[in-house]
Amino acid sequence: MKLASNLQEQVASHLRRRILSGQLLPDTPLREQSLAEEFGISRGPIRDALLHLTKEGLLVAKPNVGVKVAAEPSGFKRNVIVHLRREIEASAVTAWFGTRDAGLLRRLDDNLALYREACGGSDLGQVVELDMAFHRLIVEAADQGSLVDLWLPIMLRMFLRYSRHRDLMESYREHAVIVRAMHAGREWEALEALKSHIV
Amino acid sequence: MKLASNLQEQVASHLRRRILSGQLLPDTPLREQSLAEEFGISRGPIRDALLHLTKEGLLVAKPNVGVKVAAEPSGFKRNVIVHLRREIEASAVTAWFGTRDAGLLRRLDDNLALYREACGGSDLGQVVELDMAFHRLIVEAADQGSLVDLWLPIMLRMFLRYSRHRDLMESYREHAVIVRAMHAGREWEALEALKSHIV
DNA sequence: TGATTGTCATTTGTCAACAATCAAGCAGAA
DNA sequence: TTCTGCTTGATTGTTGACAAATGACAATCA
Repeated sequence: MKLASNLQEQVASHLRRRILSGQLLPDTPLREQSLAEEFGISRGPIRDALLHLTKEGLLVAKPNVGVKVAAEPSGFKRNVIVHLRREIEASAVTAWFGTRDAGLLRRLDDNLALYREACGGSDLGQVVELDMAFHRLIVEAADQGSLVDLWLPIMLRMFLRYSRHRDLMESYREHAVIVRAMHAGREWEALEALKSHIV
Repeated sequence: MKLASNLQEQVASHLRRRILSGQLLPDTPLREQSLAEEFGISRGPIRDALLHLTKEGLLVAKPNVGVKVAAEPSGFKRNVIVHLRREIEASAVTAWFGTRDAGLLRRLDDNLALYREACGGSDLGQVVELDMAFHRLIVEAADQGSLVDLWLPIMLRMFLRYSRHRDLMESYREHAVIVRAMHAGREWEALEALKSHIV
């Protein structure tokens, strides 16, 4: 899962996980030099990675000053984000019901099993990753995955406040309900379960 | 409008304009070295700019190979994009009607005047920029502009096929209808005009 | 013939040194 | 005291050289 040939991607995914799991709190500044020393590489790939994360909305940059971890979205913004995510993921599910490709169902089942396990454990980073992977699988299934790049920054901004007020097991059950409805071919039920899961 | 202290932003906005105005067609490859020579700078800032544009959805990158201009979104994707834009911009207009700040109306009036002028001329790049500026003003007005970074990549992907099938004067008139409804304080009318303008 | 391997030019990935910029703290004057 | 302007240390911005990966084409072997 973590194998990327180029350093910038490795650095980016490493930092992404640290931010989403709450290890790096909002407003924490990230300096190129110290990150370069920490990873034992030069500043070049670090710069690329920080630029990546900035465009994904996890960091905010000020020219000639540097980047820091982005603040949680305001209530207003978060409300818009919720609607956007629903729109994207609901479109993907609707598209899937046009084909009912079995491959997606298998992958979702696999994800559910891992997710349930991770909820019991204590590795929040792992939970976040599996939760995100679940929704990513759904989005990827539609239209050759063309929605992923649209969806990802929206999803990430929402997950900036993942750790707080979240019942992990409840989240698992909601995933399970969605998948069950898809197995049974009940489109309306799946869509409703998905929409009420995204809040 | 074009003054940015750092080179990467200058390069990025230059290339952005060339792509949106149709000078650079989809699938056109962009090489770091040739761009560096063209702009008379080194590859560093070029890299940063290309990374920027990639994350904005205007370019697509393949590791160790390079970037090329992104293809127009598929019909399915475009449909989703339309809904996302409507959601964001409608939220912004609704928020504005809560305050009815006069500053926005003045800026929109100014933009309309310039836009009308540009539609008569032949500089498509100018038209695109003013069209985008119009919608950006609306989005910026809500919630301290917090929606802009969410909105921009969505908007840009849509504008990848700007040049084709577009009646410029008709677009101007639709802008004018929206602003008129806002002046008159007719929220429902403004929202309907906005939604039907985004297609 | 057809598939495979080797070579080569092109292009991106990475690095370390240097330049430009900014924010903070201090000195001095009103 | 409070404000202005300077100095300074830290941090980002930029550069050119070198390393690694890729794709195309030619040479080789079954």
